[in-house]
Amino acid sequence: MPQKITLKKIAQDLKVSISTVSKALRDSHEISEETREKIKSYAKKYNYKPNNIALSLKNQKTKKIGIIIPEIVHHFFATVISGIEKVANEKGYQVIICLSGESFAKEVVNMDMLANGSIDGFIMSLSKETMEKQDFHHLREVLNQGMPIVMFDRVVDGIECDKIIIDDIAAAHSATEFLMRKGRKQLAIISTVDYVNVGRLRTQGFKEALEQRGMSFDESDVLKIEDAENCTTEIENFLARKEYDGVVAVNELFAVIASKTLKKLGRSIPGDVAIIAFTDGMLSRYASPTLTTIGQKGEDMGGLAATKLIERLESKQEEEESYETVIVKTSLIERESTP
Amino acid sequence: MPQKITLKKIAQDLKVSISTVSKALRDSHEISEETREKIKSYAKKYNYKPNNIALSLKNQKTKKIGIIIPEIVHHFFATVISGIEKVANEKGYQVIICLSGESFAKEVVNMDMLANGSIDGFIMSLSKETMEKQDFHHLREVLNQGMPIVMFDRVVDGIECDKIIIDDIAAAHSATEFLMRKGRKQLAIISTVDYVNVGRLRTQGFKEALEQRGMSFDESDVLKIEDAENCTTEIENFLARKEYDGVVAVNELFAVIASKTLKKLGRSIPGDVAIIAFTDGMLSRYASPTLTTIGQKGEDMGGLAATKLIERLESKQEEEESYETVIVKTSLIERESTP
DNA sequence: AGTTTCTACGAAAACGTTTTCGGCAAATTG
DNA sequence: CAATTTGCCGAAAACGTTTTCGTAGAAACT
Repeated sequence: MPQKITLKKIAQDLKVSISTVSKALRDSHEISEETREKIKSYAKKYNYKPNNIALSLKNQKTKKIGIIIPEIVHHFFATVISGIEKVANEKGYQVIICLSGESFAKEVVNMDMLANGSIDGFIMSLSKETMEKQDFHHLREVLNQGMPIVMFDRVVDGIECDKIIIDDIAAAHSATEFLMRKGRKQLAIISTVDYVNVGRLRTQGFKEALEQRGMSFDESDVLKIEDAENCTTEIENFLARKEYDGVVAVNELFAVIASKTLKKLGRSIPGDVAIIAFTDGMLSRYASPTLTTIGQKGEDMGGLAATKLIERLESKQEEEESYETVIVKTSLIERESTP
Repeated sequence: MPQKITLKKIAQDLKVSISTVSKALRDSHEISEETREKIKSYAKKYNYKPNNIALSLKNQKTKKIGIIIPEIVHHFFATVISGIEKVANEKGYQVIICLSGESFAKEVVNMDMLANGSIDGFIMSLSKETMEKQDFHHLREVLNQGMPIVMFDRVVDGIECDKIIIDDIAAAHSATEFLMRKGRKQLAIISTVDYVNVGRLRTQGFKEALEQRGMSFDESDVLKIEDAENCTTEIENFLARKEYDGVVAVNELFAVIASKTLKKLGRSIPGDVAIIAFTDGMLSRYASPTLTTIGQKGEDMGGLAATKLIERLESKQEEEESYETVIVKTSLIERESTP
């Protein structure tokens, strides 16, 4: 009811000019102590706070960061957001989140909406459909307007911006190597279709690790899942076909389904089969048996992305046009699913 | 580099006035077809999009919804956000998210920041600390300024606003009743400290169900957990003290820890002990055994909250001052942890 | 010819700030 | 006493829109 109070109202009530009020509240020496105090106490009494929109318009910056990700109900993305929010908030920024739902069209319209003044810069991870279409005109448009982007996880070459990724090849390599050191010889990998970068790269790391040890790599030991929602029977068929003693899964969902399947097939974990998964989330920690995982450090990635973006926003305007790709180290967390 | 294009630039380039450009782009009949086409094609060529901030300032509405929640790395909250985002986006709104991290202070400053023009209304779930302190001045301030709030899940009486909750008492009641119908007689509940509403209410539902069947309720069968991070030993001690044949847990984390503990104690699930949990998340679906749960319909709650808020925002200003509390029905999803 | 009605456009206000500049009076200086 | 500085404040522009109002010229009427 008391409506939001503005500089103008204070000025009217106190019979001074708007500029005087503004200066008084910002402790300008131009204003006499007497008027200053009068104005400040009046403002305090009515709980005056400057209007953010007006400030944004004036300053041509919003102090807001736009985040565009495929889904939020994924532990990894949730941790990334958490990391972004934490450092953004520390530096006086707020985050505004849009979900693409893995759809190219939604990604584009969301970006368009945000790009028109709502935010100062983007942090994003591309949708599956975007990766598949290889259409990045929306990214280029935004960059052309001088708005910085930081990409993470699902990134793409050929776009000039900062990127935060994990070394998927190396991580998969070390996971595979880990299994081999434990004496496992019949290894499989449950991955995603190739146009999802992380799936392709992790498969490659798996392959390289095998070949480095002089073991043969066979495409039939790779399961490429397209639809994560309905992957159970696919995984069941895959694991029933051959007796593996080690499985790498590119996310914890695939891993826990594999684990259940293997138990159903009468095979013990980690006795008969060892499992190692990417994404150190809730499932890995509380499944039975608990899963050995490659931690993706989502919170770190988010924090780094936010730091990079804000740095670029606050540096005196593109003084340096060199973009950086940060590779975040993964960690191998040993649990019960490996011996 | 080409900098964002504005009405003013178009006007200068085309030697017409700003108003002409604005009208032409909005298809005003006041402008001749010729000029209209010229302006529109020029605008299209340079990809003109009106500046959101300027529009917000002019229209005194931002088309943005502020969300304040304790944490985002909780499946329940993630689903709620997803639900909010979906309907908000459909209606042309965007969501801006702030995390309180269960801290009262952060909740207050975040609310303050958002309330100063950045958003049109709030959707929020209170932090634990706020519930404990019972200090709601920040909510009242915002409401006093005429900005609507919709609260969900962790709500509080005495604040006049719309609320979306589940009927915790009834849900706990039916969960408990479900166990008793399966013949279980020694029941325990793993809950939270009382100032967290959901913990208190669910415990009450548990108690009522017992008493309704003429069974005795003993405080010693209630475990109240304060710190969810380090609850394992607490739960272990609690379950070792007495041989229960049925356990209700107020969230899936407690349930899965209980499940592991019981297995360690040599008791079979659901043979010796049946478990039922609140929150139908990833853990419940993929734990071993999978957990019977009370689904909280986070996405529905979020969708409802957004619908209510937007309704109120777009109704011609507080015509009706009657607030509503919507109770979302829970669902009981049977899985392996109950017979 | 004089009056009215269109047509097509521009000027200006408004949203809420911050900041630059200018000005008036009093106080200080030469 | 005249000249300059100082203290204190207000006017106005700017950010990018939309919208109301005004108006010049042309066309249409009496």
